[in-house]
Amino acid sequence: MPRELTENQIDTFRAELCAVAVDLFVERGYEAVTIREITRRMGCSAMTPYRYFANKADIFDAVRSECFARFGEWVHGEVERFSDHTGPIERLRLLGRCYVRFALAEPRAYRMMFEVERMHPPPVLNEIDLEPWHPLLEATRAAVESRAIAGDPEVLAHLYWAGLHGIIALHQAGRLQLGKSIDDLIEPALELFSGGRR
Amino acid sequence: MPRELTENQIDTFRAELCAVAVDLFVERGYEAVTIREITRRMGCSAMTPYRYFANKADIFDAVRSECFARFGEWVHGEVERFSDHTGPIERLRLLGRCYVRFALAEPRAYRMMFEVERMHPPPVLNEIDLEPWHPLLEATRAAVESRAIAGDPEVLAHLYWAGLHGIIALHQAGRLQLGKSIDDLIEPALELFSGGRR
DNA sequence: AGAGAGTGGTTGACAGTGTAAATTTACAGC
DNA sequence: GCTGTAAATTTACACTGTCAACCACTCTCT
Repeated sequence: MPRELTENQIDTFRAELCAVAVDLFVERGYEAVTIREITRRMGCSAMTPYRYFANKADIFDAVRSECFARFGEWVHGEVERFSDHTGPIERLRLLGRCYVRFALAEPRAYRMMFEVERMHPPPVLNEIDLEPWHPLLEATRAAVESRAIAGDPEVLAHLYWAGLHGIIALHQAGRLQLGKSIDDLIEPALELFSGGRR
Repeated sequence: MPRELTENQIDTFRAELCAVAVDLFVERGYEAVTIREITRRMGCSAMTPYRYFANKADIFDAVRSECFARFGEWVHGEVERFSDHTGPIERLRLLGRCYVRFALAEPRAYRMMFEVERMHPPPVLNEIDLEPWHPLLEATRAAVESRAIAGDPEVLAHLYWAGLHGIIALHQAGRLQLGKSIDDLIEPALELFSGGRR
């Protein structure tokens, strides 16, 4: 019997490759990254990754998961600093600013999370990917329960998130008009999207 | 002196190429389209386009402009059907539905308008590209003037547009959660983003 | 009319891509 | 040691965008 890869070795290689690839993808984008460049940096042959990934898109998928993890950590770190006495609306706003800050700090990582062109259909997100979504949903539920805002919490959370995402996306695409900057829009957005009241 | 291309011939060729390329890009995405495929369909050699465009990205740019034009026509066509007696808030909602319908009818054309990965920096939009933006700005100004909503019209128009764009983008990326569909979100969005009142 | 020049378009490279297939290497059990 | 098999590498292929050399043609000037 020959040497066989243990589950652990497989995970280790995948993680190593991701660590190399995430920087490349995040700073250069999908097309500009080549398998050969990744493997050169890892010191293995160009075909080795194909033992651990189906193809380039599959590698990209793994890297996107890594980006979700980064985002999750970022949000988690900030949420921990929220005081327990913070009101639900204020909590929503803090969360919103936190989302936007991540998008501005790591624009390509942010974009990768919503990249869609590459795969049909878009891959389903796992539990870890969804982690940053939960604090927002919780805060929205709390705000509705405390009657600070009214409506279906699940819908309201989507609208809040989508609104911020839209601003970020337009900003990143250079599509904000009339000389408006993202900073001009965020605070009004937080107010409007969180129901227009404090 | 040899025969020289007239301005008209240049425009004609560019338009012909765009007509072929727009369908390809819109249905397959940037990477999946090759110059050779475009030129095969046009019946010319692979290098001919390089007399009229700097490179592939430049072709993509022209095609994006074409997408803006389609969007502009779409919006224009719908706006014309609005009654003059339509109130400003109702007008905003009609416009919003109209934007969303375009995004659903031509998802890739819509995405191309906001594609950013390819160029540094993102190309500046010309007057025609901006056409669909004006009705929204006008409607928002009217709504503010009539005191239906309050705030800076330019900011409010951005927020309205960004909010819808965010929902569309999340929908296209398969990122809506909890089984929510875009249809579940649009009407609540129109209400929230247009100030929460009728 | 003929030569020369300068244009648009084509052909034929070339370097680089993802990855399939063939080949070599490395290890477990005899 | 040897052998069978999995892992890794090497080789090869079809395909990409696009540069450079080339061809064909039209116009100007003698």
